[in-house]
Amino acid sequence: MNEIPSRYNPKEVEEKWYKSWEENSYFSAKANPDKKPFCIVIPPPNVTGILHMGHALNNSIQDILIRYKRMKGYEALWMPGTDHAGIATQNVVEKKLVKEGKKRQDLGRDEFLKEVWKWRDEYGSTIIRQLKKLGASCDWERTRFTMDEAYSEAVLEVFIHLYKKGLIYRGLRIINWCPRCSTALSDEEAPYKDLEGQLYYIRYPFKSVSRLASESVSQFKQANRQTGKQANYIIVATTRPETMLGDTAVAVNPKDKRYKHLIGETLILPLIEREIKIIADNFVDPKFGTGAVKVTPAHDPNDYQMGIRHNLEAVNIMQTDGVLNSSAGEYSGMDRFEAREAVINDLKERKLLEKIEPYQHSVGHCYRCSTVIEPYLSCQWFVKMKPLAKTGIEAVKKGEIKFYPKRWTKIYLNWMGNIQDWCISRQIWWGHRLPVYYCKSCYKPQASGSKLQAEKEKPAACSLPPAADKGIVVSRIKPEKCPDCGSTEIYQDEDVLDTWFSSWLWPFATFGWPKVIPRNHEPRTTNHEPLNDLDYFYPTSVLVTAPEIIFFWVARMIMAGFEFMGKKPFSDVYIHGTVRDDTGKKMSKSLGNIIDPQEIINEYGSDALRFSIISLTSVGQDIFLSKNKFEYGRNFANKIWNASRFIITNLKPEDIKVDLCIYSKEIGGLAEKWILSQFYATLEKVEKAINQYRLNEAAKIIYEFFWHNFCDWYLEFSKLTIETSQTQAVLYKVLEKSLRIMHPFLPHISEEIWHNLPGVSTSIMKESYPHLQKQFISKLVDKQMQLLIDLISAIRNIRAEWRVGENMEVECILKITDKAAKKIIQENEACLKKLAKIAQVKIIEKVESFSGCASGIVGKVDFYIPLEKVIDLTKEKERLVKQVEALEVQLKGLKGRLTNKEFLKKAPQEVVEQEKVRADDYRKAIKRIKANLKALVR
RNA sequence: GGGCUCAUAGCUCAGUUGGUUAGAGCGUUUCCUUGACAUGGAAGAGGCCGGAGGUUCGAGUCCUCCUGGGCCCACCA
Repeated sequence: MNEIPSRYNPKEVEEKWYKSWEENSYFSAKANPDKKPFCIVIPPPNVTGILHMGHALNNSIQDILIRYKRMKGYEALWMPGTDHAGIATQNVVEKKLVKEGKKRQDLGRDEFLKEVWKWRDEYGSTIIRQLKKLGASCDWERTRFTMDEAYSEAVLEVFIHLYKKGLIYRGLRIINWCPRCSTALSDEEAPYKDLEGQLYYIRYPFKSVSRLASESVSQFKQANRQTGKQANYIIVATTRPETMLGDTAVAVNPKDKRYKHLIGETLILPLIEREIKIIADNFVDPKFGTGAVKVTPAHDPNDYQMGIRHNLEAVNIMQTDGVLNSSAGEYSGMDRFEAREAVINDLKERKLLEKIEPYQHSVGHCYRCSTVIEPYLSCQWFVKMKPLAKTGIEAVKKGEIKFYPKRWTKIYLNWMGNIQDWCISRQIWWGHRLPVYYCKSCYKPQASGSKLQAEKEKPAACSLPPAADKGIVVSRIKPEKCPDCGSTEIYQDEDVLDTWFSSWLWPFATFGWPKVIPRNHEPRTTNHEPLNDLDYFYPTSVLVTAPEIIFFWVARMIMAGFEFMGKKPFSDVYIHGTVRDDTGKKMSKSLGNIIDPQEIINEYGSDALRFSIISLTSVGQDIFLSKNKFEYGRNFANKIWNASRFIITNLKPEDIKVDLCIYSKEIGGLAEKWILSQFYATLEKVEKAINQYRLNEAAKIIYEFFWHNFCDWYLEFSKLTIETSQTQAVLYKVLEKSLRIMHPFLPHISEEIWHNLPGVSTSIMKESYPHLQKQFISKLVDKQMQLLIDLISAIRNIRAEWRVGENMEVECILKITDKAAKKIIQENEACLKKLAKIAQVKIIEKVESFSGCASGIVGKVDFYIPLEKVIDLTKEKERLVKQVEALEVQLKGLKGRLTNKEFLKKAPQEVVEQEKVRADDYRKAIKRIKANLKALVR
């Protein structure tokens, strides 16, 4: 009895059982035609990652679903793995090198990559170990990495496939450039943040005022007279004055009367002294700024488009590190922000700065290092997305793929409908290198800074394979010679692919595609032919992830799934909330507001962490955490522990095998029937909630049942009959089934207790989820038990009210005329006595004098407690009067409703009936309390 | 500029298709170390469900507007 400690110690228990599960391969899943598959692919964490609360939440959800389905008899596979996370990982390793006083360029590409692999081998499994601590039941033997050899095959296959299909092309575009990471980024990787900036108004002088037609001059002067502007310059407004060094035009709206006559005139670009023309373009909004826009085709996406339309020159003024280049004249060598200051100062000096206004605008930032991104003209590789998006849009519209909560559907469809081409080349070293080769002799790189006209003739979306530039070969392996000129001097593209270009293949590349090919659309030749995993597990069942990942990953997986498998990758997408601290800030390392899951696991246990975080997460809402919230789960685990301890130490193994069915109707005590009824009602609700991904609700239902029904009431009732075989059986069965219900949420403690039970199997993981047996659910039983519970509570209330200590012997007189109620009370008199601490129970049928008694009514029962010595009659009277008043308020409301003809006519009959019954109950109750009041005074 | 989301007890949040007396955890008050559990038990106090209209017999729940938080999207020079 004393072997089981009174406090649950999660630490050793959790480690012990996790090890045992792994050793017994309980997590492994195989294609099994006799079972239905259930599959989740893990959102692969970055190899650089350490487990944070977002992971804890994300993976707790997945583990609950997987463990639940496994127990429900599905072949449940949770496919694990990690992502090579190109930029993030490269940054981590570079930082490490910096500490050693080295730069990656010092090592060279090959040596650097060796360092990264070394780093990965050493630290890459950290997050996997942490997931194991959480209890994650992934099939670890299948663990994949996006840079695995087989996985890389998939990436190559996909690149080549899309290239041949004309969906991958190379082009000179304005892309998001991170000067710190020194690479191009996709639009998704450059989130915009509002910044307090400034709007600079700059004067661009005309080349020669005298050259203006006199008519133009007078018109211009007139137009500007109201604002007091001089006529020998035009004013442009910009937030990035340094980019003026690359200006090659000023644009105005062709309909703008102020400027119409000036179109075609020549200006002198200040500081650089370049001649630029005034052009007309509809893009220009006459209402913004001065209505005149400086045009910098190499440093702004809109200006770039204008450059193409007007055949302008694109002057690139910046190096890849954000330092200005030789095109920037005397500013060359300055950092972009330094140059901004210098340009402003020089303009001021020359009296060319009209004014500066504070201005709030959105600026793109690198999602890996938060550096302000630079719109930058460069030659990159892109995927044409519109053709790929089509099927993905239809599938979601048709409901073939469902989002939970539903509102994300719209967000997804909106993004997919406006999808932009995807920039997939990255100028870093860590990643899948582009399978693109160039011939040294006949390939001529495109020069930037040239006229932009060529770009006009880009092939339309989804045309034939791109007219390959001469000397370019896209190939799985390095070609021996150039197909154009036969030269053997061939070199590979230096760039690597966007990390997400490999992640979007995750739901099928993890199953060995393209080596493993889906064949389920072709009839199998024999029944004995083994199913391959791809056929069996794909499409997967549900994807569980965070909202910020919808565009990066979810949408792209859907597109890749249809393109390469011809099928959706998953049926459901469950989007959970973001983990924030208790002030609402997103938890992040840089903000220093993280709660480390490891610390919580060490202090409270992994089950406590899981149960707490799941309970706090309602579908689709963000979750606000503080450390003390984990006490919720810890306390619950301890409660389970102690309730189990009580049961186990009192269990007589010979009695536990009794079949419960015999208790369902006629045999068995009320409490036994009641707890069974409650249990199965709970089971039904829990399963319903899980199937709707309402895991917080499921957790709450379990908590409520186990703590407040099973422990608070049934265990207390059971103490009186614990020697009987029926109580023994019920205690055992309800505990054992409760553990099974709990297991997906609290895997470790449920397993530990499981092994302390007599007559159980090797592991709770091998058990099935309890089977719903509705015949046990009884509203009548619930109602009968409720009478006892309410009566006991009411008596306790009075004891507390009158400060009746437990050592004081108290009698209870019950006035019951209702036969059924009388039977219940009589049969459960012992429990009533014990739980309400009553020495004597007396049942009467007629009113007597109850002077000196505190009284109350519960259902059809009136009860009186003689408390002559402690009771204050005036106060007791007040108490009863208050009760009557409260009831009268209720009754008044009901009467109002019941005399309202509209209500009687329009409300459903059952509601009207119900209200009538209620009103009647209130009237009777008031009458009874009033009678008691009279008896008290007498 | 467009869209989403939230506002319910001192705090953090539940509340499924409109239908009794709006719930939980934490905190708080009183009592209790009783043979499962003080990481506990018993009994309380505490809410005009952000504001204003509307639909309805009936609104925390549906609609409109407003106020105040949070988030996302967009080629805001």
